[in-house]
Amino acid sequence: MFSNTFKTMKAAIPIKKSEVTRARILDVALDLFRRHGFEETTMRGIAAAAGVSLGSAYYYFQSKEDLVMAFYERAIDAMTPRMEAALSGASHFEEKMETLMAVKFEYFQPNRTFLGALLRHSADPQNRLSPFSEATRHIRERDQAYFARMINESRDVRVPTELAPHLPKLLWLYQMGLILYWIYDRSPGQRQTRMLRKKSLALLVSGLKMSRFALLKPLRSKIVDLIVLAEGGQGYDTPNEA
Amino acid sequence: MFSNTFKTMKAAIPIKKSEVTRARILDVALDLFRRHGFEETTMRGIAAAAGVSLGSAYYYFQSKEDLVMAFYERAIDAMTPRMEAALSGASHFEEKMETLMAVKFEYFQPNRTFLGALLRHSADPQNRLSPFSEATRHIRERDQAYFARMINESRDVRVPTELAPHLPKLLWLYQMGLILYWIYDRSPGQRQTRMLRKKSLALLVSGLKMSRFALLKPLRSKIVDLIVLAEGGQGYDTPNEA
DNA sequence: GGCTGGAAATGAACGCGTTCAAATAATTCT
DNA sequence: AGAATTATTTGAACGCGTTCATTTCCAGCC
Repeated sequence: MFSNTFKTMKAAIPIKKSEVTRARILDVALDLFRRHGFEETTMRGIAAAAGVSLGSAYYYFQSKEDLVMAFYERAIDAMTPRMEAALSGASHFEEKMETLMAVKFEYFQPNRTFLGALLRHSADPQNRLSPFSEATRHIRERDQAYFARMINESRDVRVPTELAPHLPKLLWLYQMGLILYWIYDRSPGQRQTRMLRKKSLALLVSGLKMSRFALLKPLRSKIVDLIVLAEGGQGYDTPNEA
Repeated sequence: MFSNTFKTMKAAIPIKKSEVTRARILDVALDLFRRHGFEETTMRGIAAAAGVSLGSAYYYFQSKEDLVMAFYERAIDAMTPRMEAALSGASHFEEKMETLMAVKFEYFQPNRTFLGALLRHSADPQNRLSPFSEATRHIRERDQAYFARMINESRDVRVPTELAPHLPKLLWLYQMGLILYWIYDRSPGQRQTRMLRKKSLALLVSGLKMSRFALLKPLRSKIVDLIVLAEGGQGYDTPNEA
C-alpha cells in the first residue's frame, strides 16, 4: 500500500503515492488557473500538464470546481497560523480586524484574478463554490469563529448583548463584501479597495460604539429583528407586527 | 421582403417574417426555461420546439444568455405601465416604494425559479446577465430613474441634500437585494421574503427620517463619503485622511 | 421569364466538462 | 507462492453551447 515503504527500511514516512499524484494535479491546476484564468484552463490541459490522463484527473477530483474547493481548503489551512498571529499581535478591536483581513488579502493576492471566476457564483447558495453554500459551510464557520474570538478578546469594544450573537456572522459578511469588491476592483493596485477598507472599518467601529447608546435601543432592536429574520428563517413563526 | 404584404392589399401591417420567427423562438425558450429551468433547457431543445434548426436559433440569438437578455427587455417593457400606475396610485413614500416593488415581485413570480439561474451571476459585473454589467446598464438606469421620480414625488420624506443624489441607486440596490433574497427563499410561498420586505422597508423609512437629524451630520457625511468611494471610483484622488 | 445579392436557414464540426466500461497495477488474503 | 480484491489509470464517448461554410429563399431589377 505504501509505495515509499522500502522493503529494507523500517521508518519510511507513509505517504500514499496517490496523494502525491493528487497534489501534483492540484498544483498544476492552480498554477494554470493563476496564469491563464479559470475558464481558459481546461481539464485536458491540467491532465496533460500533470502527466496523467483525463480520466485520472477526474478520478482525483470529481469536477473542475472541486479543484477550487481544494484550493479553499488549502487556503484556510495556510492562513490559520497567520490569523492566530494577527489576533494575538493586536490588542484593539480595530487593529485586530485590520490585521485579520490583511492576512486574507495578502494570501489571496496572487490568486485575485482567478478567485473572481470562482466568486462570481457567490450569490447562489446552491452553487458549491458559493461562500454561502452547504459545501463551504465548514470553512465559513471556522472562519466566523475567528471573528467571534476577536470580539471576545477585544476589551475596547463592548457590544450590546442582543447584538453580540450575530456579530461574528455580520463581520464575516462585511469581510466577504470587501473581498468581492476587491476582486472586481479595476483601479490600479486596487487602491480603491484599500481606501474602502480603511474608511468602512472606521465607520464600522464608530457604529459599534454608537450601538450602545440607550437612545438607539428601539432602532437597534429592530435591526436585530431584521438580522434574525434574514439569516435563519427556519420556520420562525413571526407575528404580524413587530 | 414583407411576407404578409398581400399583393392585392394595400394596408398590410409590415411585420417581417423574421421577427415572428424570432419572437416564436423567444416564446418557446422562456416557456421551457420556466417549466424545466435554465440549465436543463438546451438550445437544441429550444430549436426543435420552435421548429427551426439549431443554427437558426443562433442566427436570432447570439447565445443562450441572449435569450435571457431578451426576457429582461421584455420584462421592463411590460412593467413600465404598471410602475407608472404604482407611482401615481400612492402618495406617501413608503406606499410608493411598496407598490413599486410589488409590481416587480408579481411580474417575476412565474419566472422566479429560472430567474435564479440567471441572477446567480449577479455578483460578477463582467457577466452580461449581471444586474451590474455594462450590458444591463440601460435597464438599470431606466429602473433607477423610477426611484428618483418616486423620491421627488413623495412629499412626506425629505432627504438631506448630500444624500439625495445617491438615494435612487441605493434604493435600487436595496430592491435588488430583496429580489435576490426572494429567489433563494425556500420558505413556503416565500413568506420569509414578504416579512423581510415589510420590516426592512419600515426600517428604511425610519432611517431616512432620522438621517435629517443635525446630530447625525458627521456620521451621515462619512456614510456619503463611503458611498461615493464605493460606487464610482473613476480615479477620485482621495486624500489620505477624511 | 431569368439574375442577383442579401437575408434566412441548415447541419456538420469543434472544444469543452463529464461519464464510464474496461484494462492495468497494487495490495490483501489464503 | 497464487488468487482475490481493491485502487488507479485509461481513452473513447456523450451532451452541451457555439461556430461556420454552405445552401436555400426571396424581393427587386433587367
